[in-house]
Amino acid sequence: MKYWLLKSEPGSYSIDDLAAEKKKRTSWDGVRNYQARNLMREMKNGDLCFFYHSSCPKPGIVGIVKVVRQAYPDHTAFDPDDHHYDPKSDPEDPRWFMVDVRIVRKLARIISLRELREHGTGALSEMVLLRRGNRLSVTPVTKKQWNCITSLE
DNA sequence: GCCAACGTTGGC
DNA sequence: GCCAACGTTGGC
Repeated sequence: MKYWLLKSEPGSYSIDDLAAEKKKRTSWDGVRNYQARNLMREMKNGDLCFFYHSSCPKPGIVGIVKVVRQAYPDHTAFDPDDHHYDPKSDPEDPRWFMVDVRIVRKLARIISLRELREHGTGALSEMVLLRRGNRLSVTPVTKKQWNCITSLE
């Protein structure tokens, strides 16, 4: 089993939005970056992901979600009315993919980006999220990093 | 709002 | 294949 981190802007979709879903799950659609797409295609059912709030007053990890459906074509790319429409994605040969995730739990408290950075010389020094200039919305997390972060809670 | 970092596009 | 221009991300 692998671990990941998924970014979302709480202004558009927050951990509370996910918790409020009837089935406690959602499709992780709208990813339009090749690196992030490739990582999403590596995700397997049962993999765990941190839910990260970005572009907000207090960026950080706010919850844990589980992959419940592995990568399948992102149909929002085929919809001209969708904000993430991509005319270059052909339904016969889809360019973009999404996974479905279910909430496992909200963390008792937010583990802020600042706090993660403060562990920069320890177990988290190699964390992809913390790399300079990183903008990927989907990043891998090692078991060691996962255990370190969950122990901070 | 600023701006650094990065990805994508498109002319050549 | 190079690279300048442009758009986006995301912390601050």
